This record gives sequence, C-alpha cells and structure tokens, in this order.
Amino acid sequence: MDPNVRKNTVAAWTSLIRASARSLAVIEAALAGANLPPLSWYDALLEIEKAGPDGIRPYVLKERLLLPQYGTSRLLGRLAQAGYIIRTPCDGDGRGHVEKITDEGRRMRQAMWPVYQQSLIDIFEDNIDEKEAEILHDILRRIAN
Amino acid sequence: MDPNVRKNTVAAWTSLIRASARSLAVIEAALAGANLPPLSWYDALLEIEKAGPDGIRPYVLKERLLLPQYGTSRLLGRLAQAGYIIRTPCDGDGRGHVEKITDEGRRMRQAMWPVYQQSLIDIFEDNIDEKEAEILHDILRRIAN
DNA sequence: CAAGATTGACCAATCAATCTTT
DNA sequence: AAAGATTGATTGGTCAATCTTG
Repeated sequence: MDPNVRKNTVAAWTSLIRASARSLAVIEAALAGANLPPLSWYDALLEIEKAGPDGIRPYVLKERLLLPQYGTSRLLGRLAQAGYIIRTPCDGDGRGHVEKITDEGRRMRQAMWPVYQQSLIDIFEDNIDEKEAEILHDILRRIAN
Repeated sequence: MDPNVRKNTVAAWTSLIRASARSLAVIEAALAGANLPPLSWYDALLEIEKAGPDGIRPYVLKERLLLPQYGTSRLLGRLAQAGYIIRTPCDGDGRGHVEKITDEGRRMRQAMWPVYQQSLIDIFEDNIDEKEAEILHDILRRIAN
C-alpha cells in the first residue's frame, strides 16, 4: 500500500505555488503597467549583457535561463525583432549563432530594473525580514536543485 | 533616490521561482507520463467534487482556483467535453451555470491522486524535513497573501 | 549519428468585445 | 449599470519534424 503524503508537505506545496504565482503576477503587472516588456525579456537581456562584447551562444543561454531550446529560439527572435539584440553566425562553428546586446537593449534592461526591483521590495521586504529571507533561500534551494 | 533591493531578497526570489517551476515540471511530467490530464484538471475536479451534489458555480470556482473568469470558462469547457463534469443552467439565476462532477470525473480524480502524491513526496519529503516544511509554509503564507 | 538551432502545426492563455440577466 | 459567463482573435508555449554542421 502506498504511503500517504504528509499534511505539512501539501501545505508547504500550496503556499509555494501561490507565493510564486502571486509574485510573478505583481511583477508582470508592474512591468506591463509601465509599458515595459515581460520579465523573461529582462532575464535574457541581463544574461546577454553580462556575457560582454563577445556575446553568448543560444545553447549557453538556454542553460542559464532554464528554457527549452525552442523557447530560447523564439525568445531571441522576439528580442532581435525589437532591436534589443543582434544575432550573427558563429565563427568557428557553422551550426551556431552568437547573440549580442544593443545599446537599445541595454537601455531597456536598465529601464526595467527599477520597476522589477520595487516589486521585489513590495512583495518580499514588506512581508518577511532578512533572516526569514535567508531561511527561505536555504530551504528552497534544496527543492529547486 | 530609489532604495536598493537586498541581495537576500533576490536570492530568496530566485530560489522561489526555481523551486516552484521545478516542482510543477516534475508533477506535470509524472501525470503526462501516466497518460493523465494536467494538474489544473485535478484542482478543478477536486473543488467540484467537494461541492457535493448541489454542484458549484463558476464564479465561486474562479475564486478557489485563482483563475480569471475566461480561464475558468475554458477549463470547464474542456472538462465537460471530456465527460468529467456536467454543466446545467442555474435555477434562480438565469445568468449562471452549475457544475457537477460525474462518476467518470470522480474516477479520474482518484486515478490522478497517487501520481500527484508521489511527486510531492519525491520533491518535498526527500529534501526537507517536517519542521522545515512548516517553516516554509509559515513564511510563504505571508507572501502568498 | 550528435549538437546547435529553427520552424510548422497545434494547444493553451490572454485581451477585448459581447451577451444575458439582475 | 453591474454580475455571471462566454467567445473571436491574437499571442505565447510546446511537440515533432527538419536543417546544417561537427
């Protein structure tokens, strides 16, 4: 006979999805309300910017952003379409591409940050203290793997 | 000048979305792997079943599931299509509908539970102890609102 | 054949408009 | 007008097939 899941576990799981859904909703609403692109654009632009002038390969970005290959491909397509990145063929590996951020891309990422940051403050810092944030991180890290 | 978000906060936020994304992915993969419907169907079927023989109104379900009205409408449409619920006009309020679970719906919900439950055990109980689950719940509840 | 990447087709979520009844 | 609910059109995510190069 199957073992039963603990009530504690279900309670933790429920609050986990609700907390993440609500946080995401708050952030996306703040960005949309300021006529800014979605959070996924921020994450991608940040990684591409951090890669520096050499740019980054899609398969590396995919690992960093935890996106499937086709998801990365579609996101990069939209970012390029918007003029925030440039995509060039990769010297030395004819299969690959290299992604680099543009000045417009850098500006947009910088414009998004204050809105994103303020949402995080509203969601987290108004509700939990510094010690609790650390505890949360320590426990969730083990679930996030 | 804007205040800066704490590093602790960003770390907690990052582990929060990663943990919830990974948990969801594990559960959905287990369900799909057993040829069962997605998690959202389970949540809806459970609420409709709990409502008993009188059924439940979509606008109540919407609150319980934290779904937008159109999301509820589309989900109920799929459940009815699959034969897991029946939708009837509401006596006493000509605008509304009443949703009731069918025997097939009950069976499907019961079939999904062991798979769902085992995923929760794998994700949570293998990685955090009972006390940590409680701490997690206590902290996340304040963020989930 | 593997790896890197894209794309057509399909499904699900979202937005805005709509409809009926209160 | 507001509440309950649905729907056409669009967007975004997912699957499987595809293409090119290593």
